[in-house]
Amino acid sequence: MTMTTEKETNQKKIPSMTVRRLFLYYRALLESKDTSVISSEELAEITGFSAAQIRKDLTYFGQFGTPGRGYNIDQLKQKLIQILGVDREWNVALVGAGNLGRALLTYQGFKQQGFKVSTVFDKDKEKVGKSYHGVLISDFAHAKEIIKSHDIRIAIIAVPAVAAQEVVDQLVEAGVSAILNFVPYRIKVPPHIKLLNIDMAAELGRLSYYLTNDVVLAKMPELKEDTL
Amino acid sequence: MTMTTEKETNQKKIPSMTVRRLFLYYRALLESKDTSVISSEELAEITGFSAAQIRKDLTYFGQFGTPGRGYNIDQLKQKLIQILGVDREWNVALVGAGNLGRALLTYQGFKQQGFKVSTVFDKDKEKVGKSYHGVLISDFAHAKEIIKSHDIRIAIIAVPAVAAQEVVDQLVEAGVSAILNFVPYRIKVPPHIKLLNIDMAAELGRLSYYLTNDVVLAKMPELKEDTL
DNA sequence: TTTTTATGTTATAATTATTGACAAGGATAC
DNA sequence: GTATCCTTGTCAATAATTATAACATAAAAA
Repeated sequence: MTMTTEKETNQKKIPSMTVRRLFLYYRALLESKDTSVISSEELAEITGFSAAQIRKDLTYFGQFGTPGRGYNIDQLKQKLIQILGVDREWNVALVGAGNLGRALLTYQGFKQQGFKVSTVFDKDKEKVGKSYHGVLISDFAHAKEIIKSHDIRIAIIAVPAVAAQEVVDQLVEAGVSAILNFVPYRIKVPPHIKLLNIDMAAELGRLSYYLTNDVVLAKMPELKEDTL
Repeated sequence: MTMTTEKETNQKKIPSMTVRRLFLYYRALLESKDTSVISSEELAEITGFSAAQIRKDLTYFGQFGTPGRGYNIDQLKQKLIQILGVDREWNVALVGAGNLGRALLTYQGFKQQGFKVSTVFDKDKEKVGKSYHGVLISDFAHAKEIIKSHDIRIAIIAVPAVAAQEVVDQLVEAGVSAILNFVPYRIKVPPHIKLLNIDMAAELGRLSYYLTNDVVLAKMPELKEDTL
């Protein structure tokens, strides 16, 4: 029980909440271009997190600031980009060209943050072959080749629930290793696949709960999981 | 320091993760119509959570099962519906009729779960007055009257980031008390407003992080916050 | 009446996250 | 060049949350 298995060395066990906040720090820095230096206190002001927390989050990855001064914005931004792995453009595959899928395809927020939906798949022969917003819709039957040739590691899925598991299985087989799932279905994936679920209807369900059982929150929770 | 303030009596402090899972139990029950009774073990099988956890979650709200037998499906479903407050149809307002907004408007997942997007707002004079999928797009300037007359308590927002805060402020003033925010911007709301953020780009950012710093997860985490 | 089965509940363990405090490091001003 | 001020990096303590396991109890079936 010395090495091997479990957690592959390094990686000091970063809290998942830290990872989440990191991206928000990064986005906040994209805005503030007024000054060249920013203190944890100022960044706290902008993002709504505590200064202590920001400093703690950052030091998981190194020492980026200068005492008595703060953080050099450009430098910190660069570091965050590097940490988050957004120092490149990711090619993302979208599976499902329905209403939601097409909206995701044109969603500017992805592009702005360095994610390019470079391929769209669908099974519908009606859609296959056509282009939507400059992106060709390919037959999902050919997903494997295309994914490999485009070096795609991230996929977004927006297909009917019944098709979800099958689609994901094939994506995994094709070499995709991260999936952003919009389908309201709990997909099973092997442990090495990174899966994130966005369950929009379930979120409304939560709101319905909190509205119904009028939960009075003591204070505005500073983005614990996601507010609330 | 006897009563008043803090947490308004009752409400035994339900873990937020429990609320999340509750909705997933509910959705799972919608499917399984084969039998009339289901055990926590069986429900665990379907949903992927542990049987102990399911029982624990449920008993926050009462005793719904019969020992030696399990849970009566119809009865449990009914209870969950009641707890979640989805025993009615919620009228939801959508603000922002852009690409994303329009996709959300037609998203079947909402309707299926009892949420009806009954009103759409936009500021764009081009869009106002037109209908989209049978729903009239109204001028956001008239939001207050319309929201009040339609008894709308939940709003979904999908507007440009710069407009988000202003829009939310007005929604709150109009009487909306729950907001599902798709805008990648940390909106500030008074403590009594329930706000849930869906930050799609940030989710991709997280995936990018996990992909870059290859984090090997010891085991498939059973939907802690949302997988990963 | 006995056996079986699955719930409800309590206690425990573990994890995870937040907060506060402070020493040390630079920068700036004098 | 020295003193003062400011802000970081980090440690330790605390707090909150969540999950797990075990078991007594209660209903059903045999």
